Amino acid sequence: MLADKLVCPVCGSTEFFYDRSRGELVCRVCGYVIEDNIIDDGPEWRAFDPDQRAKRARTGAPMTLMIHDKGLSTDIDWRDRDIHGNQITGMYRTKIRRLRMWQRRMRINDAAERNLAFALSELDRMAAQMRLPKRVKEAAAALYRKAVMKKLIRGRSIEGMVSAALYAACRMEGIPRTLDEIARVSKVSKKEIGRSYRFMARGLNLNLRPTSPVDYVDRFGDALNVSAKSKKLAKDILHEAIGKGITSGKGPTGLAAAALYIASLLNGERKTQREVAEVANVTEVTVRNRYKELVDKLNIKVPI
DNA sequence: AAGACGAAAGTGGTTGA
DNA sequence: TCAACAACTTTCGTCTT
Repeated sequence: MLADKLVCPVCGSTEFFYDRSRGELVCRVCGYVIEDNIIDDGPEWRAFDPDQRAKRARTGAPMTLMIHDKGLSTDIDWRDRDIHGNQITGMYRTKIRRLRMWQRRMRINDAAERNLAFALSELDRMAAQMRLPKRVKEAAAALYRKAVMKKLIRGRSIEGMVSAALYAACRMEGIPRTLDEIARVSKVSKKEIGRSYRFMARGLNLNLRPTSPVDYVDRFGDALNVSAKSKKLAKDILHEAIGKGITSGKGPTGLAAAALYIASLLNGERKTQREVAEVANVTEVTVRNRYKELVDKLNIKVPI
């Protein structure tokens, strides 16, 4: 396994565990996050014997996606004639008509199933690429199914709605990703995802609280390699700031970044504004502005 | 040479008439 | 639908270490 070969750069331990809730590989001894963003490029199925492998592997010549049923269905002609062009009559004609009706029904059913299958495979792909834990993926799938049942998908792109479901699910599970992060693995734009998300949130009555900057501290902190102590400190700073109401309207990522920056200074683990800004995907200027505000309003004395 | 700081102008999204 | 608006970005010059 992958995990055996790794050595923790902080404490030298070779013991790691996979933190499913965050989708990260974490050192058992010191909590260092060893690798972020490993892309899961394996199959999503498992095979226990060659027979199953043969059945489950789906590689091979592509089926055309242009025909809605991938060109695999049989067509029943609408004319009541046989292959010689002779008129079909009587009981046989009724039978043919009945067959035709059933076939039409099945195709409609198939179409719905196929949309769902496509949506879920897309969801799988994105979740794997972002290394999101299973429970997030499942929450997203549940949201998508609900949206289908409420007929919210019709008239919008499946991609957009899947991305929206994933975005919502991340927030619901307390490990928010930004729209930018979702857009990076999605086939649709950030704007479209945002629109779909609002539409879905309204349609399904999801009332999600605005994302708290605190939820970003662990992830950004790990990316920055700051101690657990600093992450805790950053969270405390944020809680105090939230309590004083100086965070409203401000971007949560910028706030989390600034709090981490301050914490790194206070604990002598100095990070540059640039580094912090980078992991939070904001500019130095934003980090600086938030940092100024926090330091001023909370009377924090930072070391020179 | 690199980081921190701040001013000024530009951008995209929300809000309220 | 439009304009005002706040947050954030981009850019750039200056100061500090």
